Amino acid sequence: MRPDEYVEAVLELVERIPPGRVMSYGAIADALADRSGRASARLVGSIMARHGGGVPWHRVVNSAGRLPPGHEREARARLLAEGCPLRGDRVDMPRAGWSPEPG
DNA sequence: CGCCTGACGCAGG
DNA sequence: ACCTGCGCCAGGC
Repeated sequence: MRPDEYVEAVLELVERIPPGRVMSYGAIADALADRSGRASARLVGSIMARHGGGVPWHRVVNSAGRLPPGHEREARARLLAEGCPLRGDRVDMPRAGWSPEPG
């Protein structure tokens, strides 16, 4: 899988995250590990930073439920509007965490 | 090549 | 709950 294909795979997966649910960078890397052979939360993070503009980027947070740096306000507002469970300024990961149906 | 950087993650203190 | 140190992979210089 080429680098740009990996980017597409990440964006496609992010688009599949249901409203009100979230995935962490690590979870995304992990979910794609099977198909891509590589798994790196950092890589997913940089991909979201550079190409996340066209997808529901607010549904991607870090494993602690922290919102994307520089976009906390926007992300929080959108998540709130979707009914995403929040604990203060972070997402309640146990309740909001989502994973694609394996298959 | 080596070195620094980055929307990360985990173990320790 | 917050800060630190280290591992991680890829990109820019």
